[in-house]
Amino acid sequence: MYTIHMNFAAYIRDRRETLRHHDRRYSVRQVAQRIGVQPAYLSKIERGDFAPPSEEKIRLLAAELGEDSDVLLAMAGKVSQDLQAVIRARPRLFADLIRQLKDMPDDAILRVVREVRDGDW
Amino acid sequence: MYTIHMNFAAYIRDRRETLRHHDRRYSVRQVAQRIGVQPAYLSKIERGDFAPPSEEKIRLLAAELGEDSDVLLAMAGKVSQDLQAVIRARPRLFADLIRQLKDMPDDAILRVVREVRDGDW
DNA sequence: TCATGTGTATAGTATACATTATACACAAGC
DNA sequence: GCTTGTGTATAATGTATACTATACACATGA
Repeated sequence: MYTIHMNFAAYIRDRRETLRHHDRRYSVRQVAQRIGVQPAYLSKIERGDFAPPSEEKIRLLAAELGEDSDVLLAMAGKVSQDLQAVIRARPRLFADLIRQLKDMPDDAILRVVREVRDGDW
Repeated sequence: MYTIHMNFAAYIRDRRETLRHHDRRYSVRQVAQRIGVQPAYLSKIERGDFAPPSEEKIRLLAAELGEDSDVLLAMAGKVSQDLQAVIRARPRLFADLIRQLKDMPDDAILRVVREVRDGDW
């Protein structure tokens, strides 16, 4: 049992079961088929017997379950490749920025996001 | 030959050779020993025959060669685990921020960094 | 009761990652 | 001429990642 990823495992199981309550199409089998894996594999993942799947499968799973893929990836101990590419393109700049913001409260970061979005940057 | 990483390969070879010009302690053998790998391994890496090493070794190499480890990691196609941890801790916030800044010019990002550092955030 | 759907156990695999160990040919310095 | 240092060729390995394929026992519904 990959205890490290129990959060991810438990979370997606819970999400899927909740959806299944209203819609039979959210069985392990059907979800597995839609995201393109074997049912046994998804089952093991949901039980925490296997580590979370690849970024691609996590993305499909997120879409399927109506979840935020960045959050699901984070739970799986991963960071989206597209974000990593942005950082790699300008490592010094982004490394500084991220380390700078590391210990800032959420609302401070949110303010930066908003100002960058709306402002005359 | 791992062509994808020729930049990394060529770059560290060049840096090491430059240092070696003034200091015999920068031979493949001695650098390899100081960062804790086999000389043949470092040689292959510098020639682009092998992919870049682990984050840990890249860090040691950066320190050894007086380079920025984030830059070297970027050249190796990696993003520092400590930065990834910051993102994973608050994925929505940081994902938004980074995607927001993706296409901004360097000086705009630098301004954010400075304002966060100096300002009354 | 018989087909269908459910989750899951077991076993195996292909590929990549991160390296080591040994040995060799060449060159320089003493 | 001999030791020492240089880079490098060759071969192999352990571990992790990301899955597949098969088969089974239980439950449900017609």
